[in-house]
Amino acid sequence: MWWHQHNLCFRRPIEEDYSSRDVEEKVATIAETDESAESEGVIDSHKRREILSRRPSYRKILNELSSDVPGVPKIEEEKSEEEGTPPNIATMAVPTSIYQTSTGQYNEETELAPSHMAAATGDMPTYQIRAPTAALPQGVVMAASPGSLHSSQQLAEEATRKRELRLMKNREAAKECRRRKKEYVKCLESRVAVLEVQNKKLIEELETLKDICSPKTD
DNA sequence: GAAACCTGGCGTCATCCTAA
DNA sequence: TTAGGATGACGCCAGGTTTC
Repeated sequence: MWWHQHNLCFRRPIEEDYSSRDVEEKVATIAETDESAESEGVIDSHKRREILSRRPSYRKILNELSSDVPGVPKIEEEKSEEEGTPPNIATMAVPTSIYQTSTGQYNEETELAPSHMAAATGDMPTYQIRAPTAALPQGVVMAASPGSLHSSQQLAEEATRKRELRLMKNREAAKECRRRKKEYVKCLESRVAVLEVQNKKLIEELETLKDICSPKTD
């Protein structure tokens, strides 16, 4: 991982905590003080989004930190140089035609169709990715070919297919993003521990030097 | 034991950012 | 300029913990 490779997180102090719950508490506090919001009793989700300004990504922050330190490479795209990449990262390593997620089972890539089976948690749809040509509805294939007639239904199917594909990719991306973020937080925590030890040692050293430089006269 | 609260994970949406 | 990946934010759920 990039932060492990470069030991990036041991360079500069932590500047920000990325707890979304903290943000939610702050927003809630703001909302409580907002008279109009009080009168409504509920904050509109759009209003919440306006209140919440998007924070810079943790990856960007690390880049900025590293740019101040000569010899520290910037964070690039995550390379899978490291061995032992978790096999459950579906977007990176799908060894066979089937892989499992928490909400559904995915078959081999390329074609997606919502099955809307009731997932374990409730009404989350599950998706099956079908093989390229085998089970593909003919209408979808025709819609993809140039010059063919596009009925409104075919267009709708195509739009739906694209949406499902995008959702599936985003789902996997979100998982990967969370995994990276957890590692990032762990990294910061270990950095705190190291700096605390260093600080303690320096304080002890300072006390020792003070004793040496100013010996007691009585 | 039930209710309240906390925590962690997930899917989705909106937005940012970058490569093409 | 645009498509697509990355990620912050939101809402929901399940499981664990605390309080009564």
